[in-house]
Amino acid sequence: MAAQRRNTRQRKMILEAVRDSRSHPTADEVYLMVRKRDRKISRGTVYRNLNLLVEDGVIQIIKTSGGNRFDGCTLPHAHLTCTSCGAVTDVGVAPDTSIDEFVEGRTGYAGISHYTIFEGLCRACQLDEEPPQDQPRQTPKRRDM
Amino acid sequence: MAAQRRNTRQRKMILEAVRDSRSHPTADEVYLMVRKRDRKISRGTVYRNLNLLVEDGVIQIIKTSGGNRFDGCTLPHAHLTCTSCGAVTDVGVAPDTSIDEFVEGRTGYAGISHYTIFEGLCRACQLDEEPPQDQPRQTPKRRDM
DNA sequence: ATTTTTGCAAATCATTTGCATCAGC
DNA sequence: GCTGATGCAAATGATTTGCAAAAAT
Repeated sequence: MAAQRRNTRQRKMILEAVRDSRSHPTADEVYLMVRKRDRKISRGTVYRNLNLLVEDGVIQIIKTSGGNRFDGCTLPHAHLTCTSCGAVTDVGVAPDTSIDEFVEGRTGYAGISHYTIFEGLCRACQLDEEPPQDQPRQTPKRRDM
Repeated sequence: MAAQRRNTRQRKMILEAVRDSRSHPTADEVYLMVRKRDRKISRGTVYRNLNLLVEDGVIQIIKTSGGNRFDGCTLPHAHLTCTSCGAVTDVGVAPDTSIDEFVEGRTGYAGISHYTIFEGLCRACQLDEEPPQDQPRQTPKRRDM
């Protein structure tokens, strides 16, 4: 049988931290937030619980180029990440689920879902990167070929 | 000024390996392939060159849940990964670039592009996972909220 | 001749894990 | 009291990096 979850003090704090955060925090950011409330909590506990919460569908993980982040909102929606600072924001574009069945039929894969990630330079980073003119902080996307 | 690239024996081999492979190999798989031709090549060289090739737009990197993979085809196209074995295949769905401008206008981000990753269980893994009935090899997607 | 690149090994970074103890239920 | 969870520290895995020697232009 599947293991039964216990409502530990730590797990509650971790879930709250993810839900209260508008910023799609990384695991380490969650650790830092929770550590303000509990000086003794360990990174291992944070990682373990984030994984369990994702597994249970309570939160979702977002795998961006800049690393993994967590989102307290499990409703399907796209994300936009800044290629320079790594910030992640929500995009109000409803995912087209009909395409999943199409791909399912085409490929023979089962239980298909999909996610979309937008990448670009956020306003703050646009300003930062103009003046020096030297090397861009991160690789600009190529579009040739 | 940007560094000028040199056409080293190693770089050529690495590019060939990625292009010849239909399987969207990981960095380590590329290393193993290339090592068959050059027993002395190092992982560092493979990683460095893969990064340079991506930077120059010669190949593309695909960040899947199962790890980073490389694709010799830089034409925009979606990918489908198996949530169990991690295999990556191409999906013949043309990305809708008009949506990028829309998001650009909505968010103020610059130079937006996007990519879509489909996830599901490949045919081989479907067969593997039926019989035992115990625990699935990897977390099945939850869809409730 | 100059400057990039290589091979190697050590370093880094994020994440996972073993284990004895602790705490939900 | 049983079993899952915690904290700690060590382990892992993927990727990056410093450096002297080698190769490309």
